[in-house]
Amino acid sequence: MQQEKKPNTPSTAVIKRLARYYRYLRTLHEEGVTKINSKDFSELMNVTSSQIRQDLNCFGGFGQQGYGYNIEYLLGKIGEILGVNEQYRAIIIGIGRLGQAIASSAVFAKRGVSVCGLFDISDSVIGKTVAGIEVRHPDELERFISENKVDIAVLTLTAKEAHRVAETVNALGVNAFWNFTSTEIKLNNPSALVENVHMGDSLMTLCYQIRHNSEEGSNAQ
Amino acid sequence: MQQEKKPNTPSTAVIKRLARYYRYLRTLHEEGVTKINSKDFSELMNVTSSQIRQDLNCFGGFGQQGYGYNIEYLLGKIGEILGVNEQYRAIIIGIGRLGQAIASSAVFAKRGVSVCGLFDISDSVIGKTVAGIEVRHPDELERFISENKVDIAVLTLTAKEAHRVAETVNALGVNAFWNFTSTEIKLNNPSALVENVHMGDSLMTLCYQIRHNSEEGSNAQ
DNA sequence: TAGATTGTTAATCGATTAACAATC
DNA sequence: TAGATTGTTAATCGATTAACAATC
Repeated sequence: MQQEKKPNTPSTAVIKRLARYYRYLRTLHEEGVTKINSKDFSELMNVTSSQIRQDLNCFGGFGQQGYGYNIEYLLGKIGEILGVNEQYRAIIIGIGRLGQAIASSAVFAKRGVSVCGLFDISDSVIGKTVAGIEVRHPDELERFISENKVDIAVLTLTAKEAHRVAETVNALGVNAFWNFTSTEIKLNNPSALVENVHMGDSLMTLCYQIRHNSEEGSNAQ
Repeated sequence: MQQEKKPNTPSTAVIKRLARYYRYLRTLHEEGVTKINSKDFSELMNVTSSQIRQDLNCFGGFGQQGYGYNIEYLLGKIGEILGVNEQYRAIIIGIGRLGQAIASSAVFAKRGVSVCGLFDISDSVIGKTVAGIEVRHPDELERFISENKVDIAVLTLTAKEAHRVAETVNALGVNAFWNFTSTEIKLNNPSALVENVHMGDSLMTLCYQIRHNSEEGSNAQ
C-alpha cells in the first residue's frame, strides 16, 4: 500500500505555526493594524523572519516586495488554508465539566466550526440544554449522524470509554476526532484523523521546565 | 547577556515525548505489564525504537541489554526527570467553566501537582467552593502568595485580562504559567516560564487535516 | 528611480534513524 | 554460553536560517 506523499506536503510544524500566526494576526486586525512585514511580525511571534516567509510561501506569495503583508488579505489566505470557511460541524461526546466548558467556549465559532450535537450517558445531563443545545443519549448517535453532517467528534468523555466510542462513531462515518482524553486513539481506519489535546503532557512539560530551566528561563514560543 | 546553553540540554521535543511515554507507561503498569522492550513500545507509540532509546538515554541508561525496560523502574525514572515528585503547587486564576473543569480534573494529582488556590473577579463565584477549595478575589493574591508556596499559575481567565494578571502574579514571585488563553503571554522577566495550551490552534490543525489529508489519512502521533 | 522587503535558493543546523558493538 | 536488546556512534534526513536576487 505505502501511500506516496506529495512532494511538497507542508509539515505539521508549519501548520501549527500558521494557526498561531492566524490567531495573532486576528488580534492585530482587531486592533486596527493593516500591514506588517516579516521582520516586525517575527519579533512579535518569537521566530525568525525567514521562517515566517518560508511558512507562508509553502502556500503562495501573499506579500508584496518593498511593502510587507496586508493583514486582512493574509488573514483571509491563512484562513482559507486552514479551512475556516469550510463550515465544519462537530458533536461533543461527554458533557462533564470539560465538555460543557468547551461546548460553551468561543473556540469553535472563531474557527468557523459549529457544534451541532451533545452526547452523554449520564441521566443527570441528558435532556438538559448546554450552550443552547440539548444533550442526548449516545443511543441516538447513529440516527443523528445519518441525519446530520458531522465532520468532527470531540472526545471529552472518560479515557476508558473513549476508544470504544471513537470506533463506533468512526464506523458511522465521522472521520476526525478532537481528543481531550488521556488515551491515544488508534483506529483501524487508516484515513481517520486524530488531533490530541493532551493537557497532562503539557503540564508535565511545564514541571520539567520549572525543575531544570528555572535558572536559565525562557518565555519563548 | 546571551545566556550560554549547557551542551546537552534535551530539546523540548524530547520532553514532550517523555511525557507521552510516561502517560502510556502508566497505563501499561496499571494493566499489570512489568517489562517492555524498545521495539514493542515503539509500535505502541508510533515512533521508532531508535528514538525511544535515544530519548531515554539523554538522561541515563534505564534499560538492561537482552531484557528491555522494567516498567515500574522506568516510570519512576521518567517521573523523576519530569518532576512528578516535586510537589509543585498551583493556583487557578479564572474560575469560569474551563477553570472549574480543570480545577476538578485529575490532571494535577496525576502529575504530583496540587491546587491550593482559586481566584476570580466575579461575585457569582467568589466564596463558593470548587473542587473543595474556596474561590477568592484577586485582591487576596498578594497575601495568599506570600503565605503559600505557589509554583504555577494556571490562566483560565479571559484573554484580555490575562496579560496584566500574569505580570502581577509574576511580580509576586510566581514564575511558571500554564496558559489556556488565546493570548501569548510575554513577560519582561526572562526567567518566567510559559506553557501554552492553545486549543484553538489545535482545532485549526484538525480542520486543515480534514481539508487536505482526508484522502491520505493518518492517525499517527 | 531608490529603498524596502518579499520570494526563493543555498548553507547550516539539529533531530531522527540506522547500525552495531557492548553487555546482560 | 548464545540470544536478545540496550546504549551509543555515525549517517541520513528534514527543518531552520542566512543570503540575495527579484520586484514592488
